[in-house]
Amino acid sequence: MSSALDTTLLEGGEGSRGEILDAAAEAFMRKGYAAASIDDVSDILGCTKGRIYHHYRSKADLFFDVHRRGMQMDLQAVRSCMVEGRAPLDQLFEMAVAHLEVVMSQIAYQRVAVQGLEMHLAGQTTPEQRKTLRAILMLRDEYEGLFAAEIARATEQGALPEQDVRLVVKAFMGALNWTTIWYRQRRNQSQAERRRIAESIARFAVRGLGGRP
Amino acid sequence: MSSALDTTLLEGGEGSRGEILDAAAEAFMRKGYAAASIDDVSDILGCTKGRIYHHYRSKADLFFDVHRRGMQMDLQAVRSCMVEGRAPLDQLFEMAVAHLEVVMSQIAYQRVAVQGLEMHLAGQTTPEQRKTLRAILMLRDEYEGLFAAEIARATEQGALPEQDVRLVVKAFMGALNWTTIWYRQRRNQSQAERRRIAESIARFAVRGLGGRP
DNA sequence: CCGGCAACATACTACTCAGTACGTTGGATG
DNA sequence: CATCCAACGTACTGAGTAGTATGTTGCCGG
Repeated sequence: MSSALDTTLLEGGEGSRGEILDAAAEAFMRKGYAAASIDDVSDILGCTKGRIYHHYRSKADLFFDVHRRGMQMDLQAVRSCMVEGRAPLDQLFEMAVAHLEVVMSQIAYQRVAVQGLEMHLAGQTTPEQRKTLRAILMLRDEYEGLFAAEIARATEQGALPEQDVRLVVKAFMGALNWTTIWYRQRRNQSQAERRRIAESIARFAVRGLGGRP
Repeated sequence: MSSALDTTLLEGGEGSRGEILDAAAEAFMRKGYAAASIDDVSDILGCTKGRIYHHYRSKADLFFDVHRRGMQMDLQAVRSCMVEGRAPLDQLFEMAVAHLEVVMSQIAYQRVAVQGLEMHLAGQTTPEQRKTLRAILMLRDEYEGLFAAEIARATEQGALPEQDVRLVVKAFMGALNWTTIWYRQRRNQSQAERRRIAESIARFAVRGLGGRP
C-alpha cells in the first residue's frame, strides 16, 4: 500500500513510473524536449498517452522528473566516492571519474539534464514550473559546489595555484559534461574501455586546474 | 548589382539576409530550434513571415545558415591568429582565447552552433537537409582538426605527453564550448574583463593537455 | 461475491505553427 | 512613362500535438 504521491522519492527505476522515466529520457535525448511528443514516449513503451498522463500532470513535469533523476544519479555516485582524509587532487580525480562513468552509462538521463540546464534561459514555463526548475537547478549548484569545495581545499593546501574558482570550475565541469555531446555507446565496448576514457578526461580536468601530473 | 543567390558567401551581417540571420540566431538561442517559430524571428525584426520565406525555403535552411555562419566566425578568428613558427602550446593558447572571444561576443550564433551539433543525433531532417548538415559538421571537424593538429605538433616536439589526441581534444573543446551554456552577458562588462575570462579558460585547457604553466 | 479504485485505453478538442498562394509596392530599366 | 521584378505583406490550410473527458478492466478488501 505505497503512497501514490511520493513523486519526490527516488523510486524511479522500479515499477511503472520508472519505466516511464526511462522511456522519457530516451525520447528527450533523441529529439529534445520541444520536439519529443508524449506519444513518442508512449510508443517506446508500447502504450498510450493515458498511462503517462495518469502519472504526470504535464510534459514539463515529466521532463523535470527525468532531469531530477539524472542529477540524483550524479550526486549519489560522486558522494559515495568521497572519503575523508584523501588528498584533494586525488579526490577530485575520483569524483570526475565517477561523474564520467555515470554520464557514459546513463547517457539519456545526462543529456536531458544538460538540456534542462540550457532550458533555464528559455523561460517557457509556468510560474509553478519555474519553482520546480529552480529547485532542480539548486541541486545542480549543490553538485557543482562539491567540486568547487574540493578545489578550494586543494588551493588552501597549496596543491593548486590561486585562481578564480567560480571560473575554473565551469571549465572543469565543461570538460566532463561535454562528453554528453560527443560520446556514443559502442557495442562490445568493455567496462575497461569506458574506464580508460573516464580516466583520460578526468586527468585532463585535474591537470587543467594546475595539479601536477 | 550583386547576385541574389550567393547564399554561401559570408555577407551575413550586411543587408536584409544579415538582419534575418541575427534575429534567427537570437530566437533559436532563446527557445531552441524546435520551440522557436518563424513568427518569433519575424517579431524580432518587426516584420512578417513573408520576408523570411522570401529568403529561406524552410526553417531548417535558416537554422543551417545560422549554424554555418557561427562556424565561419570560429574558423576565421582562429585561422587569423595562427602564425608560423610559434611554439605549439603558445599557439594553442592563442587559438583558445580567440575562440572564447568569439563565443562571448557572438553568444547567439555560438549557442545555435552547439544546438546544431546536438541535433546531429536527432535525425529530424529530410535527406537533402541531412546533406547540408553533413557539410556543416565537416566544417566543425575541420575546425576541431586545427586544434588536434596543433596538439599533435606539440606532442612531436615533446611539449606534451603521449596521449589519445582524439579524446583529449574533445575535453579541450568541451572546456571552451561549455562557455556557451553558463556565460551571460553583463552590462558594463569591459573588454578587459572578457579577456581575463578567456585567458583563464584557455589556460585551463592548455594545462589540461599537460602543458607546463 | 460485490463495490470501488488504481491503472490504464479511447476519443476527442483546441491550438500552434510550418509552409503556401497570392496580393502589393517601390524602384530600376528601357 | 510603361513594364517588370525583387522584396516584402496578407490570408489561409493542413498537420501535429498537449491536454482532457470519459470509458474499461482487473485486483483487493470486506
